Amino acid sequence: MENKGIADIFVEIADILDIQGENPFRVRSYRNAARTIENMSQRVEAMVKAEENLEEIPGIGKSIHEKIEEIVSMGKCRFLEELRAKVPAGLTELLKLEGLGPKKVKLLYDELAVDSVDRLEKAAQAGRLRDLAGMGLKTEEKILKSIEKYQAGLGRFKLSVGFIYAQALLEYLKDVAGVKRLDPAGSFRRRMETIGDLDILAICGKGCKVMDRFTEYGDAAEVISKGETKSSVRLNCGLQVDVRVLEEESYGAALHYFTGSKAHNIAIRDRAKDLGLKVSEYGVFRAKDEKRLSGAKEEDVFKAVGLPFIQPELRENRGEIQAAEKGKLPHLIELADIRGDLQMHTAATDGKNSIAQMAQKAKEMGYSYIAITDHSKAVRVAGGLDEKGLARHLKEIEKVNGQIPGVRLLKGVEVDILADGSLDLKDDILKESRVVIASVHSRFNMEEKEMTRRIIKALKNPNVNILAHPTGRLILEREPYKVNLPEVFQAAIDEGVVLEINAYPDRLDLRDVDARLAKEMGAKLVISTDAHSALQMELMKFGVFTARRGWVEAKDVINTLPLEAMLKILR
DNA sequence: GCCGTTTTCGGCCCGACTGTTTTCAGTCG
Repeated sequence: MENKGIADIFVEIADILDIQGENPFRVRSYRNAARTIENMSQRVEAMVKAEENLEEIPGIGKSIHEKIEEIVSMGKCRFLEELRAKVPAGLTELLKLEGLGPKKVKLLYDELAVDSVDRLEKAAQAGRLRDLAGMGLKTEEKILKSIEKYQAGLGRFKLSVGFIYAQALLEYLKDVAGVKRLDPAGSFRRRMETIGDLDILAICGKGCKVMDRFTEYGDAAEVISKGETKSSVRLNCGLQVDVRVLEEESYGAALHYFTGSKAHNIAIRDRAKDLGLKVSEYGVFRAKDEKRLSGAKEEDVFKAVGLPFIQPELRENRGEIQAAEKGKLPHLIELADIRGDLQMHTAATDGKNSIAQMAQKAKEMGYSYIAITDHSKAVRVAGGLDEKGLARHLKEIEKVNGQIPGVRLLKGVEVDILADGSLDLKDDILKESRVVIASVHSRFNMEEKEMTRRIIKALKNPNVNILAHPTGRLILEREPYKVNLPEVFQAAIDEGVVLEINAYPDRLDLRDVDARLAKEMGAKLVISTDAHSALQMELMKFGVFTARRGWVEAKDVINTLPLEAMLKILR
């Protein structure tokens, strides 16, 4: 079973225990374990089979370890089956509705036998909710709205989408009189691949009307709540935005707190407690008498617990606190480190612009080299090139080379890995290409062993020097194909093939945790945009964000090197 | 259920907002 499947089992256990009114900390343990497992790049099933000690993973103890073993060997969890027998299946689904938690779900079930979203909708429409204890007309209306939203499937948004809405809103709010400072926080600031909402923090002068202006925002579809220090609206696109107004003296503590992640914050607070301190969004306090010690700057929080500043992208409680303690935080790669882009497409296949236009854009980006890498013939919808077509195209690239001073064009191709692991173009023509990117664009639903063999076979072709988007996933749209990544990484290392972090915001593939594993195993990485137009070359930043979240440093990434040094690594 | 360089028992982050209440429970992040 995949990690996601195991994680889902623990989420369901947590949901049912929650509804049953179990000890909330016990519930949290299951949720923590689920989150940990889902975020791991190693497959838990493989770890069990290799008899690795799962209890060394933080948040996994004896009980959850035993359940994982059972799930791996039997394909199911008896404990979950027992729980399911006690609680109707629809109740856990009700928890997904905004504003409904375990207590209300239980109440609805006990009083009105509501056990599905459908029944809840009917009960609400019939006006039967308003008479329940602790509920009223407003709750009933809110629940109907939640159901509507839920059915519309509004969930998470890609980071790149978040950027568009965040920039527009920040532009609007910064002109409000009295606004001194605005910062996005939350998963947006940590540059997660998707965001569930947008958190914006503000410092304002006396009498500032920022909350009024915010809730009047033209793109707001609905005002969810409005208060002195916190307001929330939902934009027309469905994205929820929270604005919080803070005092200058506690701004740093708040920025830290609202940046998260939750797991990182808990770990920091825990550490503070051991030191006789209390850290909250209002500052750092001495525990015994609540005396305020600091909090104006974000650095204050880290300083108070004896740590250097930790970059937001690392704050996931994935070892950053221990690394900071030992002075071993990575020196994260930055956008300015990038000297070239090694995957892009032109009008010769499914791109929009010419070779020269791409080169011109590279000049604007300050790059010293790019590789032009159009598709091979197997990608029919993209008008992929056959041997003849590529030969002509390579000559074109050569012709344009030198027309834009300072930018060297490398002849390249993105060649398809066919179902049997052979390549879509003959070796003769691949030899003519300096950058040969291999990638999978078809037959995604193979078994893991077969897919792993397929990719490794392609890596063994001596002409291949980059493996692109190694898992094939499309964020929020398509799951990654089944593949044993550690095996693929090892093969890439052995063969001298570079692994791509695809910067295209729909892909971000390798994802953060996978990039980290690859780096730790000793693989070389490249961050490429896969641009299909000149403008898309600006998407490089999203690849850099992903790399940073994967603890990647400039020295791990070949396109931070000057051309000659980079070419030496590219076999 | 997990965890431990004070602890193997007794903690586990904590505050804002809403809607229902007349002081607070539930939900959220």
